[in-house]
Amino acid sequence: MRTLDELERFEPFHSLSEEGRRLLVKGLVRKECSRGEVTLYKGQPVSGAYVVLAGRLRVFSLAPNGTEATLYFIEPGETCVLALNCLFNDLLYPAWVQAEIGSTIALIPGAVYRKLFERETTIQNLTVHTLSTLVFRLMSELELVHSSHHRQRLANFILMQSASDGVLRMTQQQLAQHLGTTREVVARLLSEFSANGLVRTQRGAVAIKDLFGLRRVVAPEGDGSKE
Amino acid sequence: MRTLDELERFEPFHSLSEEGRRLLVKGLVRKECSRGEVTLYKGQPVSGAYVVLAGRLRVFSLAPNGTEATLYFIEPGETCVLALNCLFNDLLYPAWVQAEIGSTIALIPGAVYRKLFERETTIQNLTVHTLSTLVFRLMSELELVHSSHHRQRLANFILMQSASDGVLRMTQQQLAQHLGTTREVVARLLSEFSANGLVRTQRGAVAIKDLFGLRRVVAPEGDGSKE
DNA sequence: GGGGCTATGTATCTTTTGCTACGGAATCCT
DNA sequence: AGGATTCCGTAGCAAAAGATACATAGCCCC
Repeated sequence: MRTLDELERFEPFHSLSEEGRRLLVKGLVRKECSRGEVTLYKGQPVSGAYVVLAGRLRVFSLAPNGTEATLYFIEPGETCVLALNCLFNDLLYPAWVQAEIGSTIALIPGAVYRKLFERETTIQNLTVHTLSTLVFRLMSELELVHSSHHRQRLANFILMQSASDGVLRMTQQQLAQHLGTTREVVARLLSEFSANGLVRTQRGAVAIKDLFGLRRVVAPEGDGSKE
Repeated sequence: MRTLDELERFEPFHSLSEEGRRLLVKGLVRKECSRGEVTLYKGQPVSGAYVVLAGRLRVFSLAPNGTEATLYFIEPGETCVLALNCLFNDLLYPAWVQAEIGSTIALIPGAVYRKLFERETTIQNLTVHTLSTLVFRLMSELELVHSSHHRQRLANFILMQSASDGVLRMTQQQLAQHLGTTREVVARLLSEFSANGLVRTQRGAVAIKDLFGLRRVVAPEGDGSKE
């Protein structure tokens, strides 16, 4: 079964017991998502654990007024913890998930995952670790949102998400969605950055020109952190 | 040992195996915190799992500019998940914890907790459940922050946190800290609410006068949620 | 009952956002 | 090439939020 092979390329599923493996084979479902497809809706009951095999998923919240805000991304090898979360607490899924690019997902049905969790140490660790990581991401995000203006958050986002060549390939519209604001604000800030020689904007991308300058925008002079 | 007795009043620790119990007895530490005392600092290495026996802890983030923002509270019987989190990932504690009122805490050393986690199903479930709950709280909080103005968040906070008599006993300064803003903004909004007959303000407290009116502030007319 | 302290009610000014609108540039498709 | 589409830059206005300042009211304690 191909899906299982792909799944086993990732650490935790590599070292399952024979029994666990058999359990897994039975229930595994493969799912293909095309670019832009919405995979999970808010309020949808969750049927299992999602492991991304290829592509990239974006988890975002959607406010009544239509503003989106990206909570985080799920890269290949990672599992959608929110789904896990719901699984263990019988909750409805609390956000939206969209495939950023064409993606392949392995779906492990809830019952199977629970059994695996009971028996396999590696799955226990995976679960706790994944949840913890999410908690951490959310905490930092929350702290960022509380403590900084869009200017700082944008600078930070560019720094964190740009590719190794210092270019962030996203439209301003997308940037705005990630920050939970509007395109105009992003454009205004970017042109300000640009005027200060921090970045260069192109169609569909932003290139970092002054790394340390951008850093200074994120954390102005020395960052006290101590009262 | 008194601390153990108190700890066992709470569900998950009630149904430990004999072996687990013995393990627990050995390492358990009791900690008393007086009102306002800061229990955990950001960046502090975490030595174990914290279970609140009595009182109430407040977990908050502190921005470089001095703005606080409450992330959530920990009530008796709950454990500080962030600490758990750090425990399993060897991370530094990512926020501050302060005792809101005099509080008693049971500290289970990291090594002991890890062993318990390996062996006791109830502890596994507790851990996952606690983490999940936290994820959920953080998600909702994040969504709130993104989607609403201080006016709505304040109204919501009053509704959620007020006692059963409809009175929220907090100073405006504290309210401001919880929302991550300043006292003046809170005062301005409260006086607006007050002018509209939604609440009555007293020294150190806010009383709800018009429940449904306040609700309407939180979610203006019917809340679409569907595009 | 009065001093000292803390909390509240306002007022003003500035900065930041959100919203609407429009013109021009880059890209895609046929 | 040429037309449609998508994306970017900019401007201007209104609402919201932050900062500073000061007067007043309630509370505790002596």
